Amino acid sequence: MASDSLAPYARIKDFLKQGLSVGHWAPGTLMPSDADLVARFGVSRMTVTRALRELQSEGLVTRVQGLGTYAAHLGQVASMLALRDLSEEINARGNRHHAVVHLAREERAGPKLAPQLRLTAGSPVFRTLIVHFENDLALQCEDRFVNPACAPDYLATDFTRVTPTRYLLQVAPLWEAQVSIEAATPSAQEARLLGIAARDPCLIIVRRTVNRDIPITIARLVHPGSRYRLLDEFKP
Amino acid sequence: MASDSLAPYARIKDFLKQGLSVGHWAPGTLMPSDADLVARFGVSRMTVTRALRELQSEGLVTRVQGLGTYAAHLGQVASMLALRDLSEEINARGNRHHAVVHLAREERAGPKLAPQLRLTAGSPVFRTLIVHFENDLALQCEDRFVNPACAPDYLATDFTRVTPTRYLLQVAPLWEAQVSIEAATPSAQEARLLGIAARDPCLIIVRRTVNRDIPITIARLVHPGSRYRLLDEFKP
DNA sequence: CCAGTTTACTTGCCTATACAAGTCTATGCA
DNA sequence: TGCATAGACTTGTATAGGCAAGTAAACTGG
Repeated sequence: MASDSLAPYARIKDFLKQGLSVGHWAPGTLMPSDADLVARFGVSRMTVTRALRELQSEGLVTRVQGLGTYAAHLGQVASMLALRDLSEEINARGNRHHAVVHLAREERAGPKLAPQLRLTAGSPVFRTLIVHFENDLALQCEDRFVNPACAPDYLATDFTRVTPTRYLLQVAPLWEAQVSIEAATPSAQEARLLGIAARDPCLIIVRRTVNRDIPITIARLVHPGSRYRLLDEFKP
Repeated sequence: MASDSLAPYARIKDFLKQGLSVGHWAPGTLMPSDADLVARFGVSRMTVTRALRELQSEGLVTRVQGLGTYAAHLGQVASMLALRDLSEEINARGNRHHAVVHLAREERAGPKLAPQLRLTAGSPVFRTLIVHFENDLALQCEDRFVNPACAPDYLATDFTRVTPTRYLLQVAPLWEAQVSIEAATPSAQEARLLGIAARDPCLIIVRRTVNRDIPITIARLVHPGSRYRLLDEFKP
């Protein structure tokens, strides 16, 4: 068995995962306690604790102080999808990325945009409109608004060399995001910039990024449906 | 400060997260070693180890044996998206879900489908074609193939009461999935079942689920773009 | 000068023990 | 009966030390 060569904590994880996958412990059922596993595997409790804490962070078990360890109800977290920076994705495929900047200027926040960036209407905001290409094929039209307070030098950046995402990661490397993914037809301008028909379906991602309750940026990323798809794998 | 009341391992995590968020350690930079943090916080090494291991599992740092702890390149793990079971999603919104089963039968695997389920062409497979409604509005057309070996009783299930996803979670609670999300036009049949025009853009999710290298199911989930969008939040 | 070895530093993993805190049950007293 | 308490169990967290294994730089002998 391969499990012989694994570290003890990993063997315990395997044992429990295996039992969960064959339905040995039904969701919500009480699982072996720390003490049980200590006796069964002949290891110290810290080792058992580590295995169980990792299973907990993976969402496979629930631990309640004073009660015990329970098999988690799966199905809540069905699958996870990673959204990567487009230029990195293109480079990872071994293809060439380049960007065309159609707009990079300061504008006044309209009444719809301002509250989303927690600004007052009429405040200055930075806006960029950039089309990204993979081997000369338009792959993404990126319409982005940026809170000037978070990135004063935003407009001075050369976006043909650094993507806005990458630049903003440097300015504010830690954040949380609200993401929306939908299928729709592009606007007339987007269709023109991407070189597609007005009724071609597009994958549209709207991402709003926040750092410690301060909105950083709102981006609308439009991808031609025929040229782009999101791919990912998920392992529990 | 709130950090006074936190457990030591959590205070160390906070300290490092804070430093990362203000750019104290640029991505790829060497961060304090275990010994540094032990001295700085006056705690035992296990406590430091725990803090750093959790940051590592959150993707914020990279640890290399013999070298040290490095600030992670955050562009890689940009965002995560949870895909939930549709009926749960609808119920969570306080709306009514119902399903219409258009097909539930055994078929022969074609030459394209068979290898994806790791079956030989001509083997029997289960197929269901179900349309899901939210308050009588068609929201998803679910075309699903199931490996009979994993769920022999699949076709006997009442899919107006239990969604296939939920049923399959009970049969095989642990799995990994490959997901593809794209925007495209529906097939003629899908357009008819969903009650939309043939050229309406749709959000199409194809999910292939595997349990220990045994393929369980392949599902094509077609959503009218005007009625459905994926939403999620992500915190690093 | 070059190649091999030692040394210092790093993370990875473990043991054994300890105390705190939450939950339930059984016990004993009014 | 009713209520408070004590005990047995659980997980949460911490300490102090140890050995293994990987890396890189300094130090050797040829």
